Amino acid sequence: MNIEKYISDAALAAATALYGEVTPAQIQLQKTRKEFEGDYTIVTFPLLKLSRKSPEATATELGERIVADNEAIGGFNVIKGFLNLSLNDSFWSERFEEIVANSRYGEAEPTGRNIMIEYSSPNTNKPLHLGHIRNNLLGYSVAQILSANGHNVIKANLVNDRGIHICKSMVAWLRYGNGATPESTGKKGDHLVGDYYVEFDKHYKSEIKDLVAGGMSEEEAKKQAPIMLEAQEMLRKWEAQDEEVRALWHKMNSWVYDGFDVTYKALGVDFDKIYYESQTYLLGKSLVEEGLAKGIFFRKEDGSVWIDLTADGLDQKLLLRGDGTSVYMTQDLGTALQRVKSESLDEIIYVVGNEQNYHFQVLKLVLKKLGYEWSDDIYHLSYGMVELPEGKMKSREGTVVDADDLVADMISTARDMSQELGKLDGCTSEEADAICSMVGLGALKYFILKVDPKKTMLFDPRESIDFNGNTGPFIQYTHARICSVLRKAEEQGIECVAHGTGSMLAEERELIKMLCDYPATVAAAGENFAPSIIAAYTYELCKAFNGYYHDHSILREENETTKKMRLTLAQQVARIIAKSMRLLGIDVPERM
RNA sequence: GGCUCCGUAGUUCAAUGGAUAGAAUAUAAGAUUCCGGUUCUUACGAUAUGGGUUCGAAUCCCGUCGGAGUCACCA
Repeated sequence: MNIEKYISDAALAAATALYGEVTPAQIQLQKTRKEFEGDYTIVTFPLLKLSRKSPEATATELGERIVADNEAIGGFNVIKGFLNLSLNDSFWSERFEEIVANSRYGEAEPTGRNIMIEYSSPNTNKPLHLGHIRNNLLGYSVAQILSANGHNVIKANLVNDRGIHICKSMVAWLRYGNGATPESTGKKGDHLVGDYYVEFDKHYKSEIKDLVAGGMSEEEAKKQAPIMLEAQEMLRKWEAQDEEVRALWHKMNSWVYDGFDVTYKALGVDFDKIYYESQTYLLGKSLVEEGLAKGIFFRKEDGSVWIDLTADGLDQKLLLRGDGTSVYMTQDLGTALQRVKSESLDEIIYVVGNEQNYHFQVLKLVLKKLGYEWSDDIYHLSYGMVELPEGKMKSREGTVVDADDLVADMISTARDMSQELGKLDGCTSEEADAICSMVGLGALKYFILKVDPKKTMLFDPRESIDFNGNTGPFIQYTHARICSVLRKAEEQGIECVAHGTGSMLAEERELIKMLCDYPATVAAAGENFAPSIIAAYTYELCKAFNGYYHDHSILREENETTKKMRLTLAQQVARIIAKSMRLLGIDVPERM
């Protein structure tokens, strides 16, 4: 049952009986804060105008009425204008039994809403780095959360596989590669191609330097450097469908995709649809025509097409180049339109870094001006940079943290820690590998996802993998301990039974309440696209369980009924931990 | 300069306009050492700043100061 709705309805009925017309919005319900007695709290301030009494008097008469009318609500107390209601133990026992019996607990009914979430969207000229990790983890987790909320989620990846950047890698490979391939070098494809991108930049700079030494202005040198001219020429050939260039482009991109696949697999993310910009970059031109016809866009003398957004506090924005070719915005407009139509989407979420906030502001505004009301259904899930204890990542200074390296480091740290403690001695090497990978990745994922996306964050690898504190491994550890208890119970032939809970300790009631909060937590995370809400919930659950487990033995409990109840409680806590973590894309081990 | 976002304990993070601003970590003191690396208690310690709205503001509005991003015929 929906507990919050039950309480709200009870309060609404009582308030209506006392004061006449009361709207649901006037019933402010929240969970009672820990330091006060009670389970749910009604804030009575919004009702004072109707009751014409003091906050205390209003809360008291409302409380009396609610308790009199509802058997499950056993008592209340009033502090200032806050009415704290307490539910009976039997009520919580019943809720607990419901959870145990519900195999789909926390999964919402289908909503029929189609939501596309686009994330990752890499360039094919270099490997993924720490910033992409935040993107991928966020995108995957939000997709999981939206699915749990009953939506049809389409995970999409729009690969930026064309343009001058990939031509740069191609030119450098032709010039300096000597036919090197991933096979011949033993290098991951994306890294190999990335190396030539770096190589391009190196030679480009030295060519500029030479030209400047020869008397050319720096600005001119940047345009005239032979290697840059070569790259631009290659882009022209690419657009003209030159066979040789296309063949090389296919070859090098396929290396990159093989490399990305490995990284995605390591990160545990996946996609339902992969789009390539080489196939979508021509979209959007008809929209430009449409905008011109409607007089929303205007054409400059050189033939380029613009929109003037100065009245909206923005700038003039280019939508089509003078030569008729499209820019980023053109194809994003076209892509959005095409998707909304062909997938009948109700919502599109773009997981893209906050350096593109302006772009999405413009995108939505242009669509709106064209008369597409679904512009409101576009949501830019913007996230901030990830910094490291050593400082900011800067590609120019070579301080970029590679995604593959980081993942490998996290896993090997997890391995070192486990070996030191000898915890994996009894495992096969496959089991040990799986556990180290779960722990290393769990540390990384949890640490990144617990933070509000829009904030710039600091990733501290050492802190993230600590077994104490608000970390992934702490949560995994709690789960593994419970599994250990459950294994022992099984060996002893003890069954888990939920009914007949009998008396209930305060900590047990607290844990059951937290388990009851799970569906509402999933809903809140879905509404706000916020994995951090799930993370905070799970951490609180683990802390509460650890405290309980410390004070009250499960297997040594002498009363058989109590023992079974505690065991079931532990089992359900483990179940919800695992479910929550899955929403974050994190796996939990049964031993570690 | 225009626009957007962010400023919370030493540090890293929380807080649908609600109660005494929570954790974690670090530091200090104490208890415990029993199903897995303990756990618990206590102490210390923060809303950048000035106004406004409200019964009530870290949160909403305006100003100031600090930081980030962005303002390309790049993506």
